[in-house]
Amino acid sequence: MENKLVIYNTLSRKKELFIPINPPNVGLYVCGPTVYGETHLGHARPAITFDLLFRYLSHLGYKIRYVRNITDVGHLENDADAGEDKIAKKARLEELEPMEIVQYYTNMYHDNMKKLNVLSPSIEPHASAHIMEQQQMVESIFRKGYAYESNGSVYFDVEKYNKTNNYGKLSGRNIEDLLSTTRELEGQEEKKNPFDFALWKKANPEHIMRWPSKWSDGFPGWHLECSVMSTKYLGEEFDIHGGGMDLLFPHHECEIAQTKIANGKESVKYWMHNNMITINGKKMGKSLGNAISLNQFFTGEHKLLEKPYAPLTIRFFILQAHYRSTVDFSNEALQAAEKGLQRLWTAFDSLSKIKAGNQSSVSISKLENKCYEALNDDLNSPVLIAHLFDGVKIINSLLSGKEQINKDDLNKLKSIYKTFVIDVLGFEKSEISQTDNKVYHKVVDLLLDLRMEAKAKKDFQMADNIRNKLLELGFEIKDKKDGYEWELSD
RNA sequence: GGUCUCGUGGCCGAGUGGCUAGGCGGAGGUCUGCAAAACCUUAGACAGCGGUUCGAAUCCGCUCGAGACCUCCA
Repeated sequence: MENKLVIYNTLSRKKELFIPINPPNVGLYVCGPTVYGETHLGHARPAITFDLLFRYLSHLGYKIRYVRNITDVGHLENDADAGEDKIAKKARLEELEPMEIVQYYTNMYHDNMKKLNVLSPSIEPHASAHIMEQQQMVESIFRKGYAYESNGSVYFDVEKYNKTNNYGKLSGRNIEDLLSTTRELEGQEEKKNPFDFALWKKANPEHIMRWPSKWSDGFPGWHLECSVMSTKYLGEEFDIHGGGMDLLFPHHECEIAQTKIANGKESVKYWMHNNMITINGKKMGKSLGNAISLNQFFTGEHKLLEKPYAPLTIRFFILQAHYRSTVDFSNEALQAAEKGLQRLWTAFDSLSKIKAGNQSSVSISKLENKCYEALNDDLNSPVLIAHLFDGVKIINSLLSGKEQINKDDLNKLKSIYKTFVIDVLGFEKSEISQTDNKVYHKVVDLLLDLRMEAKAKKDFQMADNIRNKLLELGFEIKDKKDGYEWELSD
């Protein structure tokens, strides 16, 4: 299991060689969605980033347990909604059961992820199903003297923790700065210090999502679920914890602190954070009101979208940027991604038409090495894709006979494209639209056969007539040397 | 205000001391009844000003600009 995979560890702010704690096993935990709203483009970023990691580690031969949670409790609102659970709020507005909302948006998330060809994690735990374990962790922290109760809520004593530990080491903060920069929020008077965070929160009377506990009827603190569920499913020490950069502080910082106290040791070896997707240079986010949902991308029904975009176009668009860079949404960029992916696919299909000769005038192993080097360098998918485009040039040269390739090299070339394009990058073309209705396909073929006959008879009026009518209906007709290809465009 | 990140050609986006990134778009061409598609070739860049260096887009300083976190967030 030798590899040279290097990943950027937020904790050290450096790229580090990836060495699993218990090879060949790898424990991976990623912060999943809060299921109280439509899945939007921002959710696709971590899902796709860590899908790439999951796929690549699998390809390298690791046995991965990938845990990605569903957040369906907790997460306080601020301002007027302080103390109210987000999900409960939405539920009351729409007069639905909270779990109905959870189910609805979880289903949507799953559906969208499947379309993006994001593999399911090994375990997808719900926070609401781990209330008991969360209470146990609160109790454990309490017993160790790092928590205090106040008015039915339990808070983590950051100041005490910081005496023997470094609170802020992940996000590069220190407690003095935090004192002067924490905003005034409701409920702060319950805390010893404004930077203390809730482990258990007493629920207001109108709060629907609540569980009994020795402290109060309430719900677990904002950050507890990830500590609890990662420990439960991956153990007290595991390899990689991922999530969006916006979760770095306070979420992951708090997670480190409470886990350290509860378990007595550091749990995460490598912290990985994906950057944000921006729109007009600003972060796309639900709370900012500028998020475009994935369903809107797929249907094109949004005022900022010029057309619908296929799920794999979105995937390609995201993977064409490095995960630690921001990526800026625009129609132009998305359409460029669409064309680029098409070029890659065309070449991929052409592979089957290449005939092997006795010798090779192209270096395939060089290409292969470059591909691995790119991924090994902190999952540099844009560079990998660039190399694959270099390979497209090679494929086309082979196709036109400008270059030659022997049998072994040809097999290697095919295997490279299968490995990287399909297995690792996950650009597997959906065959649904091609196979769902065979009769209708035959009808279109029939029409185009008639057109070919017309062309043969130089009846171009008839030929063009058929083509134009089909174009009007939304078909894309591509004439080939001996025949045609067609597809129903979006 | 505090902490941090970034500024690359028309657009997106890699690189990070000397060696072509790549994609889209543009221009030119091949193919074709025409068109589309496909393919080939090609021009074009490192925010500004100083400094270090034989050499800087890459290191340092300053200026300008943009953004993130500090509050739920992917």
